Amino acid sequence: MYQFKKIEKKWQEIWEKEHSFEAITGSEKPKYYYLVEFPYPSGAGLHVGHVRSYTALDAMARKKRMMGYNVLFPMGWDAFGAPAEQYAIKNHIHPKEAVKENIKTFKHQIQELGISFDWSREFSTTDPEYYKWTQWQFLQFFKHGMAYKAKKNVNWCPTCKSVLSNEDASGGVCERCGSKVVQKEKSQWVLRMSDYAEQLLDGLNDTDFEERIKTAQINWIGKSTGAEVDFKIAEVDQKLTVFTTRPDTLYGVTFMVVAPEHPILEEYKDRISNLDEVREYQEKAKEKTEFERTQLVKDKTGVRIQGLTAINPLTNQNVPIFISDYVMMGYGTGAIMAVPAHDQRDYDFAKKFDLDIIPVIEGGDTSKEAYTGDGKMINSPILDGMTNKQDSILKMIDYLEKEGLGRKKVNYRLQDWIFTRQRFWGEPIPLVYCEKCGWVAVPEEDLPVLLPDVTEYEPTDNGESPLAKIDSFVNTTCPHCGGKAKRETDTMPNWAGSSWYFLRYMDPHNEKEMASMDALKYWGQVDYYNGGMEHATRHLLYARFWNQFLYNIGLVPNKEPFRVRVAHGMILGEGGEKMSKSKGNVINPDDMVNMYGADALRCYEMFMGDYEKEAAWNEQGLNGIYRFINRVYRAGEMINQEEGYTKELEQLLHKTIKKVTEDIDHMKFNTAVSSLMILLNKMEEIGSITKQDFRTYLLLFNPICPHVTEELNEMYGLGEALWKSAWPSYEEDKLVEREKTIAVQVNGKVRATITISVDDEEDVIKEKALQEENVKRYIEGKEIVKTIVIKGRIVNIVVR
RNA sequence: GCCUGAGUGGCGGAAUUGGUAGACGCACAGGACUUAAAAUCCUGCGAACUUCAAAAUUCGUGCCGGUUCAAGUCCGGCCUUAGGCACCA
Repeated sequence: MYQFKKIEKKWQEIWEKEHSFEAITGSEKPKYYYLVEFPYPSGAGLHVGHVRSYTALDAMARKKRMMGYNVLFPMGWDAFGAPAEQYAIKNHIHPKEAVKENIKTFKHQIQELGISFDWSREFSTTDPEYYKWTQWQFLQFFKHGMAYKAKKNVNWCPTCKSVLSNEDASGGVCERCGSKVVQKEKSQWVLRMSDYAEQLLDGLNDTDFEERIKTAQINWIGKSTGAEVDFKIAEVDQKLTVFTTRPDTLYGVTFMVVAPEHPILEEYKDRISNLDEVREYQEKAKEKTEFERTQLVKDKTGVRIQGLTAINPLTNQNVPIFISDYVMMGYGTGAIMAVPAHDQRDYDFAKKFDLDIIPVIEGGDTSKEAYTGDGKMINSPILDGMTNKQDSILKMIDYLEKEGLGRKKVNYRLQDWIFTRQRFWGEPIPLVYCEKCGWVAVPEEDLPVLLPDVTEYEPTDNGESPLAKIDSFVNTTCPHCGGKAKRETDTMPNWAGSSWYFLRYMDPHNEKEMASMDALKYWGQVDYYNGGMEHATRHLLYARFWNQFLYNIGLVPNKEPFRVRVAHGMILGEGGEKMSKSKGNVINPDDMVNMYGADALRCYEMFMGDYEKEAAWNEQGLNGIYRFINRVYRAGEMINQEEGYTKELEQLLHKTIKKVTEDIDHMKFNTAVSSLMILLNKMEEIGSITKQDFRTYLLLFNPICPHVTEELNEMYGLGEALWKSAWPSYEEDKLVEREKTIAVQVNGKVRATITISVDDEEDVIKEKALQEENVKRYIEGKEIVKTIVIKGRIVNIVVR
């Protein structure tokens, strides 16, 4: 059994002392930027899931360095946010103290794993030197009209007592605590992310993200193409505009529906004869949570608005207007034209309220259900007889535009980013409110706006940030007129700091700028970015938006910040369930490092399965890897005095170099490890190896198992330290097997195997095949129709 | 409902992209070493069916069909499952 504790500590100290993994900005070497999502340093400490992704990227980074690249592989801390705050509230210490402690623990745990992070670039989002620039960038949004204060219905979590963004309130529940989110009207700072919908969608074409990640983003942005159509209102001089993806069905409109919050109701309340009924419905709708409104209500409800009637712009016929909560104010125009013959929801509503159903597309039986398929247009003068849906839509839009009745319109599900939180532990928003001048930016030289040292961090019930209670923080002077002013007391969401941290790594100690243009240009895009699937629609979208904005105002050189984005699979507990404290199946990486060593833990996590898929923990598997590493350790005893590669091993060595080289690049770590196992099996079978055999073996294994390989290299005096050495190369012509065993099939079934030489011609191979006893048995008395010989692969004899 | 993936032994998973399915590892079984255990080493290990044995045969990659000399891999249609979106007009 090898002394992994001693060995691992020794090499970690050497790497630290020699600054082995520090990236050099401006180096002549080609650059490569690997990034893993920086962790939230929670009190629970490192998770085995962290180990998986850190090791994976570490292996890639170590290999890339050995291949001569100037590799940037940084690490930092995403430390603003509620957990640290809650911990602080409970234990009556300042969150920054709690964060300091947690970072210490995390860093220690990561260092014990021997991950080759460039620690010289470390920072935390909570460092004033860092959040100064987060604030500064917020001010760029503000100054470019990209941040606005709006009173709007926001997602409010009654448990966390804070506003949530749409991304944080997905499915109508609070991302953090799982409480039902309620709608609350509040004044909030909002970033105009929806302006970037098209750019965010389009930019995906310039990236190399995994398909599932692209899909998640595309779905979240939710582009749909259609038209806006203006319906006149008969009683007043006002139009009701709707968004539809099916303008081709305009002749089938028999009623309209507006959302309960639609402004038209307030505007013309005097004309609505059944206002009480309408009001009552509006109140009921408000009480329902978003969740109930979208998930539970299958039965349609609604109220006809008496006193307002719309006019179909094509037929000039009157159509009634309803309010119903199946129409959302937040999407489109908050009003729809209803075509019950060809839309299921409209159909359900029409049936319930006994409204006309006019089919405009042939097919189906519209007395039974809405027909949503394609067919010939009917009852539609300008479209009658057309059969192609796309053509009908285009023709209708064309007509509407010509007649001034509507226009082509693209709609997005993506909404603006609600950017304020009523929390203590976040970046203060660097704005002050002056009665005379309105909202004014804090001058750049006064940044950062520091979080005050106080003793109370509790969120308040009235939805105000705890900072609002601190007079010394709130009261200030207006930078513009010098009069009395009050600071904004809301803070930023913790997605703010993570929206640009990858830029700061390029120039982390810059006191004058967020990062210098030289450094930004040198490092360019993040070449390879790894993170969890849970961030595919939040962090990843925010960071892309943020970077695209910075690009548009000339602060960064690349429009897309990340080239490749991959997501690791989750590590599940031994039973295949998600690890959780309550299930008691949490594996602590420290325990594993103590029992088996960091090298074994790393190697096991690389071997346990497909990197992108989830994998269940299995300690026996880890023990198996531990045995394997011990065998590698003992392999040194087989070293002989011969020079070069052992003849018998040469081909397999070249093959393994190729395999490991390619597999690490493609994140197929499991097969990389297995090919090293195969090579070791062969070495043991031969029982004797050269120094060069072993040196190559150690070089190949080093990215995954850095400590023990480095130790063995030194112990047997095989050469320069591995981390300073070049990655081994293979020769194509050494890969060719001179002798090979191939299968012989008769009518597609394997009947024998033959050993052939690379030089054998087709007829020689054929002859060999025909001589096999078992082959003879199957072709005897039959006619050979065809013989297929694929050189070096297979022989197939077709008989009849 | 729409959009992505994925289904292979007892288990985790391989398969040069159409060419011997099950590499490698775990588990299990038998053996060696040991007073014994651990550790280590050797052998076997998809199913069925023959056989004293060796060897062979048949079936087998979610299901049904197709293309091909040849299909885990390609095509068509389903089923299951994971993730994303969803009264989104």
